Amino acid sequence: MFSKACEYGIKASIFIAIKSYDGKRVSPKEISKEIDSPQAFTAKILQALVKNEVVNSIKGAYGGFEIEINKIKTIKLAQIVNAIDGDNIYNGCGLGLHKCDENHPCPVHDKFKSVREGLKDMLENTSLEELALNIKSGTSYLKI
Amino acid sequence: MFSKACEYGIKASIFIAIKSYDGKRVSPKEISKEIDSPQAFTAKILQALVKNEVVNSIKGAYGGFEIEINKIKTIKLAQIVNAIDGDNIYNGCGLGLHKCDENHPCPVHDKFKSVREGLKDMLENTSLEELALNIKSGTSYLKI
DNA sequence: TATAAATAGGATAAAATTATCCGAAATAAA
DNA sequence: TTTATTTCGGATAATTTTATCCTATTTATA
Repeated sequence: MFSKACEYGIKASIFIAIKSYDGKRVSPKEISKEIDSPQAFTAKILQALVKNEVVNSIKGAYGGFEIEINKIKTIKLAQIVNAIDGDNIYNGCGLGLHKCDENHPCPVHDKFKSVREGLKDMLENTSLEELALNIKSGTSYLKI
Repeated sequence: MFSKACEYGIKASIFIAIKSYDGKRVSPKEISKEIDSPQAFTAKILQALVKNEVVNSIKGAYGGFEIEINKIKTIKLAQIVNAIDGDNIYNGCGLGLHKCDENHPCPVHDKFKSVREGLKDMLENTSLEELALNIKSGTSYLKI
């Protein structure tokens, strides 16, 4: 569904959000340990998230990654996925046709429609806040 | 969403079904031309479909690929996807956790649930027959 | 100002996916 | 039985994704 990079990016964002609630910045090392991902690769993904303004980076001593607390509730899953995998997963054709729409549909276009829209809807309406709060309360988990 | 291989596999199956209705067998060459895919790679995918009993292959002169007509309506998209990409797309964890279920959910487990189930449902209830008939009637397209 | 700690980013490597090539095996028809 | 045609399957190559390494740059503090 998502690329590995995207999976890491989502989990990293959640962890950074949690730490940000506590006023703490985190390093790629701490993040990769917490979400069970390769450290250097995770660092690359964080760069993409910084570029797309999902997370904030502070360079130098006592630096790290963080997200402004009042921004956490405004960030949606869609923004994170888009930053890393693009929008192909919920906007592209299910069978890879370059041109696929109502007038020129691929064989699964109609069948896929509700699935794709459901996915898009879910991504656009799921905030980083709720995901982070569930982890914080022990309702969901970031690894294993 | 699906791998390239899987996209080719679905389109190839549809084309073989259409030709089978006319009592004709088709070659990888004809298939790849019709679905706009690399020929040798498509041939490999066809081997996987043969192994998983989605399509039938007849070796030697006047051979080719075909599907028994009365079998076309019984083949579901899920069987094709499963033969090539496995079931991870609708059974695996959205964030790649090895262990992810109601008792130990990943952060998006609940959010994903309906999307994943919708996808699974769609794949299991869409027959090769309806996809092929729509192509035949010009209601949908295999390329461009 | 010097130092230590941290992200940024380029270069490279490993692994997986996508793609090509070619000979072996099978088979229908001449 | 020979020949032409076709799938099968192994080897290899190209591309993309995943992953690692190392140096440069930034910055807070001593």
